[in-house]
Amino acid sequence: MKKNLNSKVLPRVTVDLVIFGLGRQGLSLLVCQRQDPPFVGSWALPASAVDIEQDESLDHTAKRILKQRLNLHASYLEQVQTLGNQHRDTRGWSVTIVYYGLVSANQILMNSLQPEKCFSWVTIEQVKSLHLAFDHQQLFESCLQRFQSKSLYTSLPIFLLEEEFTLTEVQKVYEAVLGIKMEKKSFRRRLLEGHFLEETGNIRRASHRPAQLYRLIEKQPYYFPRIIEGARHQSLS
Amino acid sequence: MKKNLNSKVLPRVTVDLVIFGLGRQGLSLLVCQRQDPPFVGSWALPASAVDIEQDESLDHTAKRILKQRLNLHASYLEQVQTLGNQHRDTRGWSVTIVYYGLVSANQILMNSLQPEKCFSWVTIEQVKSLHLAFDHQQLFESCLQRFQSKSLYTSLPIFLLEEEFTLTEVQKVYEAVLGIKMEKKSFRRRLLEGHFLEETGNIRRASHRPAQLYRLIEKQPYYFPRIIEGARHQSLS
DNA sequence: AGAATAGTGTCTGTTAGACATTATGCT
DNA sequence: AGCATAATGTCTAACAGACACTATTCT
Repeated sequence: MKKNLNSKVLPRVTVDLVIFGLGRQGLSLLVCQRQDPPFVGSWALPASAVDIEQDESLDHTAKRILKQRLNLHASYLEQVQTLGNQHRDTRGWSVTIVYYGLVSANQILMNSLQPEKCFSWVTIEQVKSLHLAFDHQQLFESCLQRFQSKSLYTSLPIFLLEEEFTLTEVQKVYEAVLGIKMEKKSFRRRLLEGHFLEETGNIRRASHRPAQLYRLIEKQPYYFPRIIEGARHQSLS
Repeated sequence: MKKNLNSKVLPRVTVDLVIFGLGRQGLSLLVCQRQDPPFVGSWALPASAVDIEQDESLDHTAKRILKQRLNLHASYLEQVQTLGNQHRDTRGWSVTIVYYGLVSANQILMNSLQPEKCFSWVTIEQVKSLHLAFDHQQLFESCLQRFQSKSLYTSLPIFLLEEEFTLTEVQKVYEAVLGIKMEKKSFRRRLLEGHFLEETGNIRRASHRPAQLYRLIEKQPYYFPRIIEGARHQSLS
């Protein structure tokens, strides 16, 4: 019953990344233009085969793609699902481990200034019209859904902001991620009663009353004891 | 840059299963005794390599293991995580996709009557002392944690019961899964206000007041709008 | 009648949402 | 002064927990 270990019986294994960032137009996805067949020239998620000589683990593969190919650092990275079947890649049975990652606002500007690179940020509304290669549209939607539902009870959207931020900016990024409007007082109460933010002492000035700046105390997301209930009453898209 | 497709550059890919059932001693795990090296004779999770000739998808691999090797049907099956690195299997780089599954109470009795089979049910307290092979202890703990935290806001534990059940049995299975005591009235109110149960019209008789029997309306788990808050005040193990 | 469990009535505390109000800096 | 946004005060509705109480069947 022992199987012969050749490539005919082993699936191809890749890691695909769904990277979210906060652009001027709202929540955005990082997409790459494919260099090799199949689907040359199409937009696709950043991905790479697992390199068992170089990578220590799957998490390491995900970070390698971000670092080497995109020169980005994710403030948060989470494995979402693994898809494997014989149809998703025309070259045969393939398995992909899908992660989503969040990058902070300052990194987006830096990268979008290099148009010669073959990647681009598109808003999540624009993604559908891109016709991503393979089953990447579906992978994107799974990750978006996971990110949105986790945003109902965690501090995750804050990982899209810069290190210092005002409470109003936090509310805006939640609204961008969830696609719903939120009530100011209860939102701020919720944030502050979690005790995962601290005042930096600095102040954001504009042509009106200045706002206190905050930062995250921990690098891990905070889990609220309840979900945002408004999400039950407003539409999520 | 094209890679040569031989087994040297492709990791081994397996599916591992964490199967929960409700035995007389409480929440239990299904373990198998290994037939082949490495770890011959040790207890381990039921697992199999992905067979790209036979399996259509990873989900199919999981169901095949349950059906062919264990003759079980899972009332619920969920992919939890994928672990891949060069250390977890002495034979080299390996990737495992881990699922947890729930089997209903009636199936447990049937199977535990066949001691010649090389598998067994052990309570989740006993698992630690078994010293499961590979990193299976860790995979088990991830799945238990996922199952427990999801039980705080879903109807999942009910999938461990038979088709018809009383509300008291539902409370007992939640208490077994979560390891906490719950308050009767608020628990029942929560269950009934979800409108995912229906009375079967039948009655469970015993030497006291008989109880109404219920069944699940849908085969999918119900998601409660809030978590069980008592979990914040009592210990989860 | 008494045991045992099924099932209900109702009070309380917590917290999210709503919305009005005050505070502060800029032009 | 007037604008714009920051920040707060406070009422209400929803709902989980607590706990006492009633209901029903069996022995």
